[in-house]
Amino acid sequence: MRYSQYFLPTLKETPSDAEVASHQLMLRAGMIRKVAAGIYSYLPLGLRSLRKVERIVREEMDRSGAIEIHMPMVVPAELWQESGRWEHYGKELLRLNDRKDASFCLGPTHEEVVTDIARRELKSYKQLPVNLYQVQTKFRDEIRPRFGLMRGREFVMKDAYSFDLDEAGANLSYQKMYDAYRRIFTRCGLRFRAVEADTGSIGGTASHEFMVLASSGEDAIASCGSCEYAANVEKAQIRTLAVSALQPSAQLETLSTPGRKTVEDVAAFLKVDLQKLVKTLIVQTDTGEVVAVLVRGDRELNDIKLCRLLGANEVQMAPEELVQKLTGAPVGFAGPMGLKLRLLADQEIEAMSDFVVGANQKDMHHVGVNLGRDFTPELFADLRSAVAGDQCPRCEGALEIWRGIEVGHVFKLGTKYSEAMQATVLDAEGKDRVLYMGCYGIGVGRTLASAIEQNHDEQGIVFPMPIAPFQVLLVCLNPKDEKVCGASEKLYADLEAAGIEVLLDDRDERPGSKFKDADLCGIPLRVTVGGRGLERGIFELKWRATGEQQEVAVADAAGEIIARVRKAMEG
RNA sequence: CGGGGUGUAGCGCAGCCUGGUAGCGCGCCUGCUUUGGGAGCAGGAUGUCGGAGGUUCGAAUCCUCUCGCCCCGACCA
Repeated sequence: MRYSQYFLPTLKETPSDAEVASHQLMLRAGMIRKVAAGIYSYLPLGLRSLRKVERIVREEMDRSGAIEIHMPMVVPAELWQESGRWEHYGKELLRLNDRKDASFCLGPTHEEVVTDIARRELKSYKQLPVNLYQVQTKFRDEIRPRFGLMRGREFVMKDAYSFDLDEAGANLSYQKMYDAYRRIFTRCGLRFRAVEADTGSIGGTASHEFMVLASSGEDAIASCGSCEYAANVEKAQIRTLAVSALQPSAQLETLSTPGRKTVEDVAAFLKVDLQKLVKTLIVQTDTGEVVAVLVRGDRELNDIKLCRLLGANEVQMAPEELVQKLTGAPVGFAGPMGLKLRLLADQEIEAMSDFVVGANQKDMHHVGVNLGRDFTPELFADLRSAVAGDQCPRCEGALEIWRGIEVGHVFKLGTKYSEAMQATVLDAEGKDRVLYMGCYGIGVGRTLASAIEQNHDEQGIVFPMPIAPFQVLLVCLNPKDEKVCGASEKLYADLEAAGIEVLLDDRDERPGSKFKDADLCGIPLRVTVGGRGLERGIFELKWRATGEQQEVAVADAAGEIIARVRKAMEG
């Protein structure tokens, strides 16, 4: 491809509405342009990279035995009503009506459609297992799209769905996907971890998220420094510490704490450590239940763990008026004593003594509080979020906390959808059996953005060879000079003939501009053809990633470059 | 949805407080010079100041409403 004939609009300055590196660089390098909030066009350079990622995904999916199909983006409401998700999915599901006023939605995921295919076409256990996948544009009307391709409303996703006769088969299908995902992200040149995850609204029994490690990641993951355990902090278990017999040593007292509403204020006012405080959180579930949850002053309640315990879909802090009504005090002074609510405590509380709680009275706190003597929770459970240094649930190691970007997610779905939609096959005994399903997603655009997030410097993108839009950037420094131009053209033709993806910068620009654009776009190998080098019979090679430079004789150049690119493609 | 911010040339921004016919840098076009890390000189084009209404002799500027976008939170394969 000739740069002068190409469409590659680069920006010298960073657009002000781009926050993270990948978003800024994809805009500057002319890979994407915004059309609306969370909706982007891919320009040629971005599209080339996207296709590279897609190709890797397809190759590995095919290798794992999955079969590509293509489902519609517009899905009739009936299918979603059958699974029950038409009611439950919420506003993220963009709904629309056709001219006959029939209801449809833009598919944010395709369990319903694929299950409909499966129940129509799969009749016998002999047809199993089957894994169907597609690469498709999804739409989710996100509350807050952000970070460019990282969290768009419209985005390219690979989604796969496996069907098995029983759980053992489903586990096998799951493992195949897990392995394929590892290969995919490895081939994309990403540093990532596969972590245990919450199944969220998709439902199901087990799942792993594939997280690209990046400081700008929206998720926090906990991983053990000593063993292989890794989990989303939403899910990460915290080992119950052995409870030593505690002797209450303090008298219960009630002190005035005027205006001290936050744990920090109370701790500072009473001159005690945050760890000596117990927060009493009044929490409301989506089913309307209201409970009080106790966590240590310096800890954070983990909503997901609480939901699991309560069997709720959602919990939120009770509104101020409700807290006032139930505790008899404004927000900030709630305490466990005398409270007529279910009282749940984080397991850590069990090991505390002589602590501080709210007194359910304006501007008052109890100190010297102890379990048993002063109150007794209904139960103790793991209810807080993991923090760095917590003990690993599997070994004696300590947990570390990382930021990560979720690029892939695999779920064991079980029979949630197949049962709701009656997707069954006949087994060897001729009996109807509900299919066991799994679903497996990869954010293709997000994977590309993550790769840039992980591979860039002050000058621009540093593409890993396998997903680079071009493999070689051939910079012709003096396109008006016959010799330089001729040498560039010859090399360009030789490389193209060998199947190397070359971008020839034949623009009549100053060298400085060309080099800046070269660094910005991040094509892995730059070959410079200039008058100076040519006089000495050499071209100059420079690797974007390492900055390593090398001169090659004009006669050897093509062969040398071809060999090096092929080697780099293998990773 | 709550809180904050912002909208002025293709991009980045100033002007707004204190109303008086819209500016800077980059980019773009023309010419000459220049040519190994975003060139120099000279000339040139480009704006319904996000939109609607109001106050005023006069509004980018003040007031009201509205829309877009960004950030924080809540939420989320």
